[in-house]
Amino acid sequence: MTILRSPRLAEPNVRDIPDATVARLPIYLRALNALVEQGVKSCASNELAEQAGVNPAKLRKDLSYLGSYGTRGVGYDVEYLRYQIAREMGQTQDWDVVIVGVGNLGSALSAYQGFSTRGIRVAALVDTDPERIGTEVSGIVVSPIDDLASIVAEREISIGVIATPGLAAQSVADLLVAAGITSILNFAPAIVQVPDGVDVRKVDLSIELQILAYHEQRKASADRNADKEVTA
Amino acid sequence: MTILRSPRLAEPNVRDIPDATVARLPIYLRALNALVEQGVKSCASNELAEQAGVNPAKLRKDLSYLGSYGTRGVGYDVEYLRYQIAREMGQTQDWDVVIVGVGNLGSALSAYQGFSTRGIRVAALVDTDPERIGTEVSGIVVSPIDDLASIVAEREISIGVIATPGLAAQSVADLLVAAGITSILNFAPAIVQVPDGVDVRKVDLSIELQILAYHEQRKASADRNADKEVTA
DNA sequence: TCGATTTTGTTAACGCGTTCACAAACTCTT
DNA sequence: AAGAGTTTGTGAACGCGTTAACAAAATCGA
Repeated sequence: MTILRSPRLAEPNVRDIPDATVARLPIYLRALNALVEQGVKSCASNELAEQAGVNPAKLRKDLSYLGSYGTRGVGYDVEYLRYQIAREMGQTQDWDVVIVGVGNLGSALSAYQGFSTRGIRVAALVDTDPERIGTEVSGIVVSPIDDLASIVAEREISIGVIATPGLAAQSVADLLVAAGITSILNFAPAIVQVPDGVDVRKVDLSIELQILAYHEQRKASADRNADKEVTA
Repeated sequence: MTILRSPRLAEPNVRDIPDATVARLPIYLRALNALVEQGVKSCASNELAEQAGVNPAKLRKDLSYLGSYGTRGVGYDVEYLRYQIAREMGQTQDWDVVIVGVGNLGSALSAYQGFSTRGIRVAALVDTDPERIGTEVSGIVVSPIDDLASIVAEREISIGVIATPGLAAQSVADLLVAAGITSILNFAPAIVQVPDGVDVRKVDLSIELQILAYHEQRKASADRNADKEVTA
């Protein structure tokens, strides 16, 4: 007989929102922020959906997982809806992140303006290169990787970003997990293995371009076939 | 009566590969490259799947869309399979890309080492800022955005990367499309609208972190509930 | 040569996500 | 007050992607 974890209780407060919806909520949030800046008070699902680049039905279904925050026949109160989504996404607080690897990409990330307005704060930079340690990047002093655990503990950081070469990725992930990090955003071109309970998301720049190249190739061969057809 | 496009012919050469599979093929390719470098000649779906971080059944199903390149009871010939995937992905040729926006992110992208080995070549850099135009970044001279159309035409570029602030994204996308670009990778925090026939993929750095923050928040509230349960 | 073993390729079931379509609920006009 | 017009929220159908399970096909040893 094995010891089982206590079964998850029914938790009415913590609704289960589909992953696909969670991935779109920040897009809606951005659109709503734009509307607030434009002074728009109210807004229908059609308009918001167009701004976000999604089907109106999808938008409404997504929002329905959060609750019933619209008014039939009217639409959504922009400010109110924005607050509800922000709350659901945990943006009522700021989230500190630590970036490991202060090369070109790490530097670009630490300088990225878009984070601050979305509840993300780059709290620490870490590297192994003695040349970089102690230098200041975007107003933050680069710390040695040996200090990772103490930095994470002291500043209560739970999110780490891997911006190193692919070869270093797994060992960096291990260090992050050991330091107490439970969410990792991995920019390195490598798959990292982590224990249960740790989330990993992967952004791979060259893979995105390779996918586009694949579709380009298909377009090109489709054109060739169309030519053949016309010529025939 | 409307004029319809000629219906797509049955094209046995151009099999229809699911999007989800296309997105994973580059991962397999990377794993296979690593195996080749290690001198591994043959490899079973289990091992390859583990390297790629996917279910073995999923790997085999993905590969089955390309054809039947394995040997039952044996596994896959690493070199041969690598070639087949590379061919399918269009990596037998190099794809030139133009990057618009040479800020922190654009510079990081143009310096990115991972592209060249994956059939991607950064062929041109473009910006609007007079301060940047004419300067050299990663060995490439930054051109004014007015030259975009001629650069794209002359070098037969079909893929463009948007690495500008969000506000400029739509107008840059319009310029790219006007210049003849048919695939766009958009790093700007904005949804861009493009005509049919143009592919757009979006990479949003802060959205990825917001998704992680959401899951962190849920972990935290789950912990609180667990505490309550124990205390009760 | 034949049976045991391994591993692929594929079919079928399942689950998640998307989309349609419509009832419910609100506003506005008369 | 009632009907016409809007727009949300959601049930149900559909399609895509994932996974399990197994037959087919190869190797290996006796």
